[in-house]
Amino acid sequence: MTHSEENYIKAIFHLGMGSEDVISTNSVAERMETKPSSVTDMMKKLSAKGLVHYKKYQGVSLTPLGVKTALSIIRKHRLWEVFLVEKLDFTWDEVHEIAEQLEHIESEKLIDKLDELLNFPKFDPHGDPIPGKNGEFIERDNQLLSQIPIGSSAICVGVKDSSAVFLRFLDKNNIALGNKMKIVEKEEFDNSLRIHIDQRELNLSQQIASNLYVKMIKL
Amino acid sequence: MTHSEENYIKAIFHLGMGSEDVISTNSVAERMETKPSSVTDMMKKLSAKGLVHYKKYQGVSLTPLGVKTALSIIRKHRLWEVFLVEKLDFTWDEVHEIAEQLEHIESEKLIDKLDELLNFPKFDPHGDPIPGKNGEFIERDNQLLSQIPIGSSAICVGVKDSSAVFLRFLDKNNIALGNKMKIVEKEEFDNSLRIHIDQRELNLSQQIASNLYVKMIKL
DNA sequence: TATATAATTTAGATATAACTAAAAATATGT
DNA sequence: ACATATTTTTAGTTATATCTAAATTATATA
Repeated sequence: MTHSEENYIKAIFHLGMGSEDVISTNSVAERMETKPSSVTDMMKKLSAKGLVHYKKYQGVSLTPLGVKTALSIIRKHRLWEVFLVEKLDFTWDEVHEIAEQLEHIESEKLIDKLDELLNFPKFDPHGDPIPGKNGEFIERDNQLLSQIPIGSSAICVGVKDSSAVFLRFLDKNNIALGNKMKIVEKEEFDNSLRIHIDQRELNLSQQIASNLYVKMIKL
Repeated sequence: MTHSEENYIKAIFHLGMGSEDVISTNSVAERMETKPSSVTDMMKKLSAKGLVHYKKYQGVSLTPLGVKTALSIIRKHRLWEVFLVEKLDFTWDEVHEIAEQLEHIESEKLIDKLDELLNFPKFDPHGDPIPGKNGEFIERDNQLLSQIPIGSSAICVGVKDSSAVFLRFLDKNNIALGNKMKIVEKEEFDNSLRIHIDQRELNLSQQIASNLYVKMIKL
């Protein structure tokens, strides 16, 4: 498989949120930053290889083989991200682009050894689950901070938006995965939240709160 | 730079043994396993980019910028090889092909951090020197075992041929970098050597002996 | 339901990196 | 020094991955 083919497979997987959902040509084009006509060409090729189901004007979906392929690429991407953070002291906002390159390295043994070196991590630095050799993975708690009732406590388990700007904002405010927080109050006017975290009071906009995955805890 | 361009630069560098020697189109084609006509095309491109000096029918040589580029790729290749052996327990005959892929990953920070993780190694698993950030490197002792006088002792510091077959042969015979050996006798008939290594007597053909770099030692 | 709008595909073009076959330049041998 | 052999280049072709512009199909609306 070429890098380009792998990137298309990954895009379709993410757009369908990991299922075999049907995805439109335009949405793939948008995500890949290419033109729809380029997508059409590629879909024909991927279809010929048995990685996607594709019928003209009807959109695409991954075949089981396509899903397996996507999971393998995502496994590589996320393991490399863990490596960069854990072994090379990169920050979580720096790893995506390098992992985008590293995910295309072909060697199953390399990935299995890396997995072992890192002690078989189940989540990447952004809290996203890392598929195992056979595609299995632990579902992350997918509740957003914005959906949690006032007064409850939660632990931060992931980010929905993993753009560098958002991640650096979190760093600046000392919000990291594993942090415990308590929702003190919700401002009716703009839906912002006042939370208690790390002995501090912090105000988070609705936009922030709806990009943080949390797991509710009892105190 | 594309992967292909990088591979050509590396090929020219190795054929010229690291200098700015003039290299023929055919020899590049042979090393790259492509046709001479493909080489001609690429030389025009590399020349336009200021990486090689190229005049029709006159062969190519690297410019100073070309040499710098080559050293940077070789630095990456060799650091990754050390990583694979030291951190992921690969054997020295397995690392070349994976490093061939990893050497094209673009991130200066990644390489510098890797260098640090590995404790700034000066030689790769085959005894080849690893250029530093600025292209500087320690010349390895380039005497071959076949050139050493009978009766002298030496330490194994590298391999000239780093093909998997040769490396596995050395493994089978417990010859590794760092091993001390003494040349007991040279057989006139076929120039094979009887050496004393690791409390054993071993017979090495002229071909083997002329692919092992050693450093002479006094006892 | 006819028509307009949006989405998608086709056709034809470009750039990269390879190839083959033929032409041109250089090198070699008698 | 000339003919031959070798090397190298040119010209034209192929495959990948992209693009633009035009044509086609689907959908949404009046």
